[in-house]
Amino acid sequence: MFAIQPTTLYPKPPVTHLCGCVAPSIHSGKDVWTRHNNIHINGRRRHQFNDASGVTTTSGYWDRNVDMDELLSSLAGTSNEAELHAVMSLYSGRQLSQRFMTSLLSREPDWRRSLAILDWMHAVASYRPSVFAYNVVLRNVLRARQWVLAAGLVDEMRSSSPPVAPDRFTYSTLISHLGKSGRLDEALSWLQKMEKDGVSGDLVLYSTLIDLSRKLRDYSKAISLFSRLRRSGIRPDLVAYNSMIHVFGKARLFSEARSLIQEMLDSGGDVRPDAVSYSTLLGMYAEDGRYVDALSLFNDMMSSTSGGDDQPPPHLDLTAFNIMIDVYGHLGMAREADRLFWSIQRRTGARPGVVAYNTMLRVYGEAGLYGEAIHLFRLMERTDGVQRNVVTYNTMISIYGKTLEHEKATAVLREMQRHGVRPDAVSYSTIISIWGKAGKIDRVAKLFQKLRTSGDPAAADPVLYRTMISTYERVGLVGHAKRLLRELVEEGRLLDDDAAAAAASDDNSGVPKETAVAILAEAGRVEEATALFRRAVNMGEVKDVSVFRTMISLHSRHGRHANAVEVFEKMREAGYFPDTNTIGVALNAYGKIRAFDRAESVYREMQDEGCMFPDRIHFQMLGLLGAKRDFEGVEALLERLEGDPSIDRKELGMVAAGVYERANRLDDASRILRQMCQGGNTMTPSAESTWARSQSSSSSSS
DNA sequence: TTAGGGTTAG
Repeated sequence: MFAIQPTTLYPKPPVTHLCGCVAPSIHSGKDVWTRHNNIHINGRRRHQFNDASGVTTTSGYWDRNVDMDELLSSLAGTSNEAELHAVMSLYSGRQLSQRFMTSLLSREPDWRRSLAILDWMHAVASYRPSVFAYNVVLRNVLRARQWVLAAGLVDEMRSSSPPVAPDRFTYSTLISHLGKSGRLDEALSWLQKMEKDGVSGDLVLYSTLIDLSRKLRDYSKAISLFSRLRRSGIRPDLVAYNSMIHVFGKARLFSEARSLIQEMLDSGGDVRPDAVSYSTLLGMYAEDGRYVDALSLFNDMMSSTSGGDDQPPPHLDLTAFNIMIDVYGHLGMAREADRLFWSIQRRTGARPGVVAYNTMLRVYGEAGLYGEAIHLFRLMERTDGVQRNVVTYNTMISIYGKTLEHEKATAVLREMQRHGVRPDAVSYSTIISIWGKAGKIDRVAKLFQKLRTSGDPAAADPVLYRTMISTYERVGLVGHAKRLLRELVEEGRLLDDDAAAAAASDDNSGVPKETAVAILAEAGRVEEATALFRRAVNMGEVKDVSVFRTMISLHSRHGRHANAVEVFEKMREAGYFPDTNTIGVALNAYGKIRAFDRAESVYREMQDEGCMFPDRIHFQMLGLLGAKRDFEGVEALLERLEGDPSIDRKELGMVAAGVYERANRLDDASRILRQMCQGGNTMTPSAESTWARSQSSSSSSS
């Protein structure tokens, strides 16, 4: 369906159409292609050339040499497909080699132009584009978020005869881009196609999927994938390890995370923890408030100064120091932070960057060392040549907030604008909260109104709204706060009716429905959030998976299980892939409304789509089958799960026994427990089941 | 020549 048909997709205009504007220059032996020497082939004199990367090429395939940079800039000057093809057709008589074309492709970042070059290779020069050529175009198309076109490209590769077999780069590129934009289900369906094509999932692909699950905050799936990777006999490399350190940290499995570093150290040398390994773990400790653990890890890092010289060890780098300045700050050890900051260059060999300055600034501010903060703020740009950014200014605004100098805070806001740094939602919410505390409510209202009418994207920020609402509430203007929420709903409605007009006039003042839903949900306005959410879904305006997630957990928290199920099914219809936590909440909701069959089909379908569940989802399904009193189903699932080596048998036995106990079938329960004892299971709990326990103890569901 | 990992501000 998406076969590239240049003649129909991009009709070529007459060349005269372009006269004088995009004529390519033809050089002989200049720039990219430098003349090397003369040789004879079949009795005819040819030139040999070295291209920029030193590859030797024989001429004669071109009647004259074409300067690739010139050609690229001619292409860059075109504005539509027709012009592109016209430029390319000027070269059509020139028999540019396949390699020249491929090289041209790899340097063209624009998706339309790279697609046109691919077409041109196909149709005009009759070259069969290589997998590499396709991969480069695919990358560009994906960067432009042209999902349908991307899928079409890969389908074309697979279906052309003979097929241009997509390789692991093709699939990794496709899957990682799809996943990054939250299209995990599409990503996983391509994973299945890949397996069908006999392209084996390799290390990079697994680590792409792991990191993707992490970005979607689905840590249990990432852990599942990691154990699947290990089961298939692939040894993780440094990047995969580091990704998993991040995942374990996010899942609050710190001993697992730390043991990965130990595993690398014990592995015999081929994979050694690097600066990223350590600073990932440091960062995870810091994020969870485990500052003492961070400190002890940092001491380990400092003491393992791997021998000799005055060279700093490679795992002590600027990022680690940045994190530790932050950690010292949180521990109230501003002096130590200060010492660390000023020792960065000596101990890491790197000059402190803007992040180090920003962090130090905040630490000074929190310690009440305002003089030092102001001094550093001046010093960084004037003396040390480190450009202030929006975080720098926001930190400084907040420091003046702490000193209750709202005029100075306002002055910093103006200063940043003068210096061409655009205030963002953080800047505004900081200044609003400062003005609010100073009683300058009229100023607050005026600024907020201005933001909303000017169409500043910062106006659509949920935290900014929350700040506004709590500012109004704090000074007793509860009516104003309520009005804000009401306007949010109404604005959502306005966007419905005037969507076309707003798009045309490019005036998108107002809050996207997604944001409005999130704000309403956060404010606990269940009815309004639900109504607005329904409209947003019907208009296809919900683009962010997290809104579905928010709504599902909102309903679940309020015991509205039918609504939770409704949202969950809409999410599936819209093609989004729920994370495993959401699946858990949904299965629970299905159980509450006794829709066991629907739960079962969700469970089955998601696995068919290639979803890896963590143990607790399987256990939940066992529980549902038990509640349905489908004991044949329980036994069948039990048998299947027993065959899965990644599932902890002991825990499975306990869960199954519990299911029978609750159904008052004590004979079956004791049978299971007996079988378990006979099995003599000595298995230690896996990371997955540890995670499952930590989740079930903190979750309110079931 | 094409795919994967770490830090700061409300």
